Amino acid sequence: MGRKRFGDMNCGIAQALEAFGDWWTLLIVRDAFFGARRFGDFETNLGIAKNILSDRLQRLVEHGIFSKQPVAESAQRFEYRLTEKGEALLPVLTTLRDWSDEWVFGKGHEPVIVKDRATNRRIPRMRVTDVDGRPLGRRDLRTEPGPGASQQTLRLLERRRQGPL
Amino acid sequence: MGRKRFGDMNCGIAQALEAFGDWWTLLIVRDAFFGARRFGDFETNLGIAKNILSDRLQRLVEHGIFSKQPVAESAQRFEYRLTEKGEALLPVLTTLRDWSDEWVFGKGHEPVIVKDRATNRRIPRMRVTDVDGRPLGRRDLRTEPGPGASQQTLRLLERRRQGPL
DNA sequence: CAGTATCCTCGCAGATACTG
DNA sequence: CAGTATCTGCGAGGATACTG
Repeated sequence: MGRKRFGDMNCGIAQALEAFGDWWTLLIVRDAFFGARRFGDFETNLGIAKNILSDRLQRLVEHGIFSKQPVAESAQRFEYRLTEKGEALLPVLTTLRDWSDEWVFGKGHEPVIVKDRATNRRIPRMRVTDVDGRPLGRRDLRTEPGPGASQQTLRLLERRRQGPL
Repeated sequence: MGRKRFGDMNCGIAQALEAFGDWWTLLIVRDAFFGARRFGDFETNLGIAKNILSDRLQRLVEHGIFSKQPVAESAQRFEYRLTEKGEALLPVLTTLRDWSDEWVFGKGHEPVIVKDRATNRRIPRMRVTDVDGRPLGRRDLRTEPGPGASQQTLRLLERRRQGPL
């Protein structure tokens, strides 16, 4: 019967999940903070299928997190920009980043165990390394806003010691 | 080909999603903060299928977010408790709650539009109301920690004006 | 380039039966 | 009660072809 919907739960967390609780959406939002605006930006950044991306962008627009505007006057091209509601998601992203910094990458890190699908056995998951196999420290994991990031986003990132994502 | 995994992305947000980015997990964590410990607690609270709950609890234990301990000495019953890593997720939950308070339930609220699957038409989603159909204010949406909530959790909730979820 | 439409596969989830 | 095992199905997600 497919997934259960959380939209009718009396809980802000359930509501938030209903808006952006799927696997891709939050990463799309993250890229938007880094300056992604056009369909192709998200596509190449994330390696997401076109139809899925199309669906997610529509959904984000419907939820008022993105706005869709023609890129130039009377052009057929559009761009997706974070609305105020969307910009308000920055604390969500930074909080997630902070938790991972400390508990996935950071000092509290223990190798994560996952199940191998084929053998159904528990195996330690690969650690995150650079291309040469050297483990990455938390400093290396920050992503800097791209050149397309808006002044507003840059201000937001700068404020309250929130730093890059 | 199934879902794409984010575990190898050099991004804390992707890592966090890989750990608890699915639909149910964060709600399970929320209930843990409210005092849920036993399998049946989560089951009845959430109305989740047994096998899914079992899988999610295992995954949470593997990720070090929950610990599984015998409830009494040498008993066959177990309870799932938030580890320190798990307790560290509280800011994530409160941030999500705050965003929903302001942008889904709060002043910035505009009725959310969703697609009707059958007709493929856009329809406004139900607003959140009480059983009598009266719209709920943000104050009504907070959930209080249950009697099983640990002193540690209560301290955490109290600190930094984080309030109930 | 920016999508839409279609097909297909598999993961997620519900239901249920079964076990200690 | 606390799970595990199995069956089933929807639908999310990937790949690709097609359109303006």
